[in-house]
Amino acid sequence: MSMDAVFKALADPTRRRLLDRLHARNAQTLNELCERDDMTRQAVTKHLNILEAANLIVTQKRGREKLHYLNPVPINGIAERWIGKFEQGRLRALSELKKTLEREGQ
Amino acid sequence: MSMDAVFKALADPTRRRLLDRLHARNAQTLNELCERDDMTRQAVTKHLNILEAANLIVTQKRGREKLHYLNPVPINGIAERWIGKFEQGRLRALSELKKTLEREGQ
DNA sequence: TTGACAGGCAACCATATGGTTGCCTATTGT
DNA sequence: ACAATAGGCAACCATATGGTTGCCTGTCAA
Repeated sequence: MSMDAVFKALADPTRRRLLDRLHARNAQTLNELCERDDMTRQAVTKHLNILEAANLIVTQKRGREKLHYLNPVPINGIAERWIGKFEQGRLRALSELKKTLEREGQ
Repeated sequence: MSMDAVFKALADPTRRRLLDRLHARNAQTLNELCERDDMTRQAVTKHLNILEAANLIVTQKRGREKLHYLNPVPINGIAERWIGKFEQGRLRALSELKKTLEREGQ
């Protein structure tokens, strides 16, 4: 559950699209997730493995199919443990930045 | 201000550390940001350029020095426009996931 | 004014990454 | 039974990435 794995997983637009699709409809199979993607099934598998390693999705075997579920917990962790830290002082930092730049700009 | 650039910039732990350091103390020069890092100055420059391209930092030349400022806006944008979407249904999705897995598990 | 200091720029290098093709296994439905 | 379907695994390839070294430019201070 390393935070680095989550950030790395989120860095790729294809993987974010996969998360978006699972967010729109959960419990999709690999082949379903391949549709309307001009990639090979194997490429999608690799992305899904990375997402699973980052704990962003969870899978469940169902006969010969493999169902994929979105796991929102690590994203929540990022928002709380890392982004929140920067958001906190957002307005204060912004006005401070503006003031500083104006002052230094003279 | 592409979201992809922000995610890619955040993917590297060195760059996140740089943001952390600017968060701890704003307006640092390149050389200050190089201290206590076993990297060359040029490597740090590359990281800072990537952060600046993603609009995560803003710079200001001051004589022969270049000051770096943290810009929290894009992180806020991510939190609001992307992470929020997943956080919203967090608890609902979690319980739903648990139920589904229990049901399917039989 | 000139040496030291802060930083920029470019070439280069090793490895990581995202994709492919080819083939194998397991489950399903007729 | 067996063809079709769902997916796994491994080798391979091109490019992206993160780092280095070497050298150049601009600013400051003695």
